[in-house]
Amino acid sequence: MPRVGEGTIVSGSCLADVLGERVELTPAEKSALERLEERQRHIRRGAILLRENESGGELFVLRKGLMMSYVLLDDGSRQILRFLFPGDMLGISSMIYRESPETLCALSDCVVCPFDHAAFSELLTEHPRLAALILVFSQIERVALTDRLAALGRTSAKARVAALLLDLRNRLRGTDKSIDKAFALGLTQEEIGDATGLTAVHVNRMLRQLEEEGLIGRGSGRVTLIDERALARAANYVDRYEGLDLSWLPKAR
Amino acid sequence: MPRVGEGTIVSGSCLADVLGERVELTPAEKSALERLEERQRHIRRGAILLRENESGGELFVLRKGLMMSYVLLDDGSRQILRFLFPGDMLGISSMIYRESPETLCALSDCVVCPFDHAAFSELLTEHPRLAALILVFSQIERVALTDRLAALGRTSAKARVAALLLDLRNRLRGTDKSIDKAFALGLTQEEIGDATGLTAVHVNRMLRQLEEEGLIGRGSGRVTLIDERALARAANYVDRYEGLDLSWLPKAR
DNA sequence: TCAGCGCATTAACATCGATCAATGCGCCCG
DNA sequence: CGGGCGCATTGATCGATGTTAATGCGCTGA
Repeated sequence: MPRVGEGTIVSGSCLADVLGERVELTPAEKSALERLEERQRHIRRGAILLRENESGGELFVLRKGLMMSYVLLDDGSRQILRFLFPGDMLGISSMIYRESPETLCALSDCVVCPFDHAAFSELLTEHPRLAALILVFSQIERVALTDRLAALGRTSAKARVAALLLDLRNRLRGTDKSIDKAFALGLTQEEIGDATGLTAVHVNRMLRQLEEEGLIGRGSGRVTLIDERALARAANYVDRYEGLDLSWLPKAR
Repeated sequence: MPRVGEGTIVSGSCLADVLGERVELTPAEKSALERLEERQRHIRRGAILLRENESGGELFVLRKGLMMSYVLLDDGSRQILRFLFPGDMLGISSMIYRESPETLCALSDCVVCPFDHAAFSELLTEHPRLAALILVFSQIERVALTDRLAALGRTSAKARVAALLLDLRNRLRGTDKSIDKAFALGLTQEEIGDATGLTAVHVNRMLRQLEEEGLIGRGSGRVTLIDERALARAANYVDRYEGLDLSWLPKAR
């Protein structure tokens, strides 16, 4: 994929890259996806792309960087719903409601490609196989959410932190194949807590404990997964981007 | 809709009823949906329609009764992911994985209509607007899951139980408009606990507390929402089947 | 260079919800 | 009619995680 420069219009499509990993795309499908990423917008770390309860006129493809979606509760506490990586589509849920059910916020400097509801609607109509693929990714996300639901409902603090580390590494590896056991996590302990339903203080305790038990290593903002097997066992972790069966998808036309 | 009798093939479609509440369906769309519900199967309370980690060859529309989906963790604990009501489509997530990520189990005697992957795939291809609607319902479900995620991560036991009661009532009312403030909940306290991430014992305490505070009434297996406003406030509850904006959907052909 | 600030770390203490255990109640079935 | 079983209820205690608060460390910007 071409490098992304400030303000430059580039060809290629992150979305096509992601979808194309699962199924062979036709040239027509590729170019339809590329049209969604014609425009791009650079946003700063901390910037809010869409706020909960406001109406979002646009959808986005995340092209570069790390984002999150979260909700705020009445008492001011925050629940991070999902971390977003390059190639993810943002804001589908806000499109179906008059008011967005969640906030989209950049965790690092990011590049996003905005497109409007009509373009999305047209894509679904003109390219049924892409519509089916988008439904598939919506379901993958749904299952990943149910995994986290089960984690919050039924597993210990340590297991939830371990699961977050494994998931983060796997998803980062999706866009950067050079990542193996070590990576910069790019999250504060408070953010980890808001994702796992814990306090920052307790996240710190759990990280130290995982380190003392020799499951992970830490240093200079990076985490190393030392005993991945034990970590996955402690976490009940399943990678939901594996084990797919898309053989039922409509054939390319 | 025609009454459903034992073993009878009936016309009409629960799915069409549910989708048709949101958008005017064309005759062609209606008949395509009806074809999904040509066959039907009666299952008993407690029966398992699909087991986690087994492969599911079929999808279903729930026509009658109450079901749930859940996962079991290594330590034997259970997390109920979702309750399923008439008109819900079951097993989409199992279709995209070689092994189902969740178990489908009947909470009451039920009637389901099975159809195969190919029929679903064909529906998506032939009826882009239905594909878009199915994506919409997949997103509604996703948002409902994020609400529960936030509840498990950030709210008290009492709030989670209150939210479950409100949600159950609202969804039951979807198929039975006669339900207002009182309803038979059809769940054991253990099941409520497995849905809310609590123990049955603590669910009991929370129900008693809600009753003592005058928010709910209980008796002979039924629950009455006495102070609905206060309940919704205590629960941070939002009905995700309201506030939709589907104006961007493709027009009927 | 130094001040300020955000974040990490650690300790002491508080609390919510889990666990363990006992009792009761209603229903089904022999 | 009586026994057993599943579920609800309640109390006593325990433990995991939250809360509060103090300290440190490494940026960044004046």
